[in-house]
Amino acid sequence: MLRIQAGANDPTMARRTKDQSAQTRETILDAAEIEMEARGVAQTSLDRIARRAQVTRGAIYWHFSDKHALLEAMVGRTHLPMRDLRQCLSQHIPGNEPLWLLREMMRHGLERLGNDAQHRRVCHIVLHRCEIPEEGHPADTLLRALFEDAREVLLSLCNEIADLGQLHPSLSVGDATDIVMASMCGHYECVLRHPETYVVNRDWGPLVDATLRGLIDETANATLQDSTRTTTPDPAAL
Amino acid sequence: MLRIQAGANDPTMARRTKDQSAQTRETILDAAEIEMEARGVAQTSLDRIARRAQVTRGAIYWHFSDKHALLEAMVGRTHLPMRDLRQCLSQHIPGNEPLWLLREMMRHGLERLGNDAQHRRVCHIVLHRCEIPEEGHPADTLLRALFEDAREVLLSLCNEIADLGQLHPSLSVGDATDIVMASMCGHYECVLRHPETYVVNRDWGPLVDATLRGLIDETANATLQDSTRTTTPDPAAL
DNA sequence: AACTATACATACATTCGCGTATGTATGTAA
DNA sequence: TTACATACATACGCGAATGTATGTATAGTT
Repeated sequence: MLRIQAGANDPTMARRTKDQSAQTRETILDAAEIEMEARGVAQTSLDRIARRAQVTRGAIYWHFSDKHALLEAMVGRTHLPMRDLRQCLSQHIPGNEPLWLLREMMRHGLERLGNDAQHRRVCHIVLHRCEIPEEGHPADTLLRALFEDAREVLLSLCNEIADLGQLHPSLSVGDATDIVMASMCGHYECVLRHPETYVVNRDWGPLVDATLRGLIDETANATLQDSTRTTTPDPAAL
Repeated sequence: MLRIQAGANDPTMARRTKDQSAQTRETILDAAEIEMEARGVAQTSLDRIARRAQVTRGAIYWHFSDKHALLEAMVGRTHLPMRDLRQCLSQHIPGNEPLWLLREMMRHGLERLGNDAQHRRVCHIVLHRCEIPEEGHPADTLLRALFEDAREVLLSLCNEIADLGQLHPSLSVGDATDIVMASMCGHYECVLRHPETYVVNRDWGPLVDATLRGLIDETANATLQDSTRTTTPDPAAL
């Protein structure tokens, strides 16, 4: 990941070509990710990032207008496609049953945390290493968009489940959505904050199933329990 | 909450008495809470806090050695008594049935978020308005202690539930604990981060019950469902 | 009544990080 | 080969925040 650019700070070194420049940009973003995850966004000076990337602050200011833009580019490298995930998964689910679709979405969302280290780092930074001061802060807008987006998708799924009469009678559609949201947010929290006690690479199936089991009524539970279905393989949707 | 101290910055004003001094200290902590929740810990200068508290930085440095100590005192004002809550609740639960105890603990924990504004602010600051740079940071130590403490209590409860044979066969005790932890963390996250879409003053009963329903087997579910029991009133444990 | 510690306010020195201005050597096009 | 744009490195000025040193008027004490 973090490519070493030997001699990049050597003043006698030649100017870099276009490809090398793009590489420098990525190196800076990599360094920013690592530093910001370790020390927090505000506590990380551009000089620290530059030193880790083996360049000077001049290089950073050449590629990015300021720290704000750098952070924006950093979170822009990983996109968090809740809606895309649903789209992609729904093509692999026979009959497009909403309950199964919800299950697979939750599983894939959690598994990505273990598989994609860059995604995990960015999430950690945006969620816990950032104080989100202003309104238009990239982390703030990203978080709000992500939350709204996820909630909208989950709400529509819960609506479909309710329309099939599978929802537990004690729950409203909003309640069910809130439970799923909280469950996912909570797992993200635990995994990111306490990786030593809360291992990320595990079989999320039983946990997801247990959460869903409380949402639905007995007949739907019987359907969920018959495991003639196999789990959906990881879609190529990065 | 935020008491106005008229004339505190008047140089002709007399020195404050002991009680007034203690009052000033609380005023400073109140101001720090509000400012830090709004702008984040690192982004909040001591001068901002002083101006809101109607004092100068001199007063802050008189009462606290530095910002670190101020934050420590701030989080120290509200204690997060997971273990105490269990102790207190277990005296009100007939027979000390672990499943019911768990249910009440979750409910009271969530309800406190809606009732205790200071607690909610401190949680918000420690969880989302703090970058937690160093290892010995008060927010870091508090968070770790809180997490470990809560997990330990929940783990023992889940163990008792498992000993009674009430746990769902697909789940290990650790899995059940993780689900409860994630559910609670997630609700905290949603409520604190998105108060406009995720209302805090609601009936948490159905949500908690739905979560527990997925954890336990059919016979225990039948027990949980018979609502001859009433919910436990709020213990005086602040 | 005098003295001392208290509870601050004020003033100052220092550091740190940011943004910008400038220098410089090379890639690249004409 | 010249000439300009590129991709940085270096140097400087600036404000903001921190910590400390000092001033000061009173509360409490003897």
